[in-house]
Amino acid sequence: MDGAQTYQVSVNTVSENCTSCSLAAGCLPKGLPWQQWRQLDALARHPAVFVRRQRIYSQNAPFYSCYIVKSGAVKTVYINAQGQERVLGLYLPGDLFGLDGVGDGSHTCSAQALERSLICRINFADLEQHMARMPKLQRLLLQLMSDQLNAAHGLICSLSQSTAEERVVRFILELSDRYRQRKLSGTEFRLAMTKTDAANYLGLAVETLSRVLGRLRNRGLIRIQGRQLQILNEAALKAIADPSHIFLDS
Amino acid sequence: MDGAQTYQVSVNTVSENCTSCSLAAGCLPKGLPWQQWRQLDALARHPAVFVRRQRIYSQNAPFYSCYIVKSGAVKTVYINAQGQERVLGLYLPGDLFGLDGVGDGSHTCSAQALERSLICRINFADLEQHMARMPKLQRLLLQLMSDQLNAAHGLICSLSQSTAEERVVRFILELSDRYRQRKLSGTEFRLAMTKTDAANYLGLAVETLSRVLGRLRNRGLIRIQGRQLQILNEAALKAIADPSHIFLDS
DNA sequence: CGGGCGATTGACATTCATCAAGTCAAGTGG
DNA sequence: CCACTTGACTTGATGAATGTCAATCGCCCG
Repeated sequence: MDGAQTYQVSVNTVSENCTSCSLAAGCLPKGLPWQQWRQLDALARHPAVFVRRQRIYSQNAPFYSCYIVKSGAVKTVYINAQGQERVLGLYLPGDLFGLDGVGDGSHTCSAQALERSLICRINFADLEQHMARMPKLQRLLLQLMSDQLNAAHGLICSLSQSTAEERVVRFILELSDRYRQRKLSGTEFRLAMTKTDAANYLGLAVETLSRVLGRLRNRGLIRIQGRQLQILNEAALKAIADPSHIFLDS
Repeated sequence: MDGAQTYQVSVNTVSENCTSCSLAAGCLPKGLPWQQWRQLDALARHPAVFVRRQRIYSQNAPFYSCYIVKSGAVKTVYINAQGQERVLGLYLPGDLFGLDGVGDGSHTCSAQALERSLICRINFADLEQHMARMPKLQRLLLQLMSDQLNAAHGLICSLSQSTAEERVVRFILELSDRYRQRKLSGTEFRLAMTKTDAANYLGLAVETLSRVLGRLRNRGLIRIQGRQLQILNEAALKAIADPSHIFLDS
């Protein structure tokens, strides 16, 4: 038990079925023929509310379902034998998570809400049955897992070949992209995680993250107060993220 | 072309179709009902020979197929904009690789044979069709991707929270396990990669790897000459790999 | 025999983690 | 409403782990 109560109340800003959900276009039904959305509705449970820090599932728990973020944000963390936490993923509205458990039938990491969030739960056995009948859904799932694998590989490359600054800048640009994909501002947004979590995700000490952000601010590349971030010079950031880039004209 | 000929004479144990392949039990058909193996035979192309350093597929190439190692060994590498190489995976007989391309339809990394290897190619479109008809195969593929994702996450944790020594030891133990799973000796085996590649995979400089291995040898935990490795004190290695482990009885 | 890659070893440099203090904001309880 | 606590963040000083550079060796392969 951790002190987060368990309100499970659905909210009328976000609809309870895929056919009328404003997120559907960027969510699981993405790319599916419209008629098949109705079938998905049978799958998805009413979205449930999770408060900040509340667990959605726990490491080592048996795997029955995967989840989709409707609103808010979620992190996945792995806790090793020494009790150290390692942040593995950040999920924003429309993102599916929880498939880490398919491998051996139990979750390999925990998922926690970073703020008040609405989460759809999808029973995996049901999902599998639908997959067999809907080739596009089958493909979608594989693509999704492949994307996550590629993201992990990107992080691996960053961790072993990049400086703290490069990692931080790439993180900022990645967030920017993801917000843009969601039709939100890509130049001004709020970090969903605490800086401690963000540093952990990047394999850095909080202090290092703090210093790097300070430096970026002093150079006039970003503005940052608290978790509110604004990108002032995107080109310069991109140049840092990809050091091989040379400005032929500018 | 590079001269690489390493006759791995094993051959007649490896056959051209799944039903008679000695690897089948630990390969893709794993867990499928025997009758369905024949259907897989329709999928898999005759295994092809690749020599050391030969590419199996290239980064950015369009994705049509995935592959299975029948004999030998394969590495996948990502080459960044600066031309630096990063080793992402090591694949041994029975392992499937190449699904990195499902995401956006093109491979995100290259695959290279580490020694003379036999590789089965499987057309992905065909595989997908069979998946729809064979629920177990569908599940298997998802599990496989999940496993790879979990492996990547393990590496991420190691890279950001572990010392060079811990990483190296875990790598050795992981190899040991994988060889054991293949019914080979888990205490004495040959590193499939050069030490340069292994160091790269572990996010270390070759020099560091060399020094760490030297230290492990001096402490009598392993014997190593060239790529031939022998584990002398597995318990001690495990204690290093998982520092929280305390010997209650021994 | 010669060339080159892979590996080892030593000396040195540097990034980043760690430790320590202190600020700030937001609760929380009396 | 004020003292107290707590968590998130910042800033500075220091040190350690590991990368980088350089020299050398052995060995495989042409």
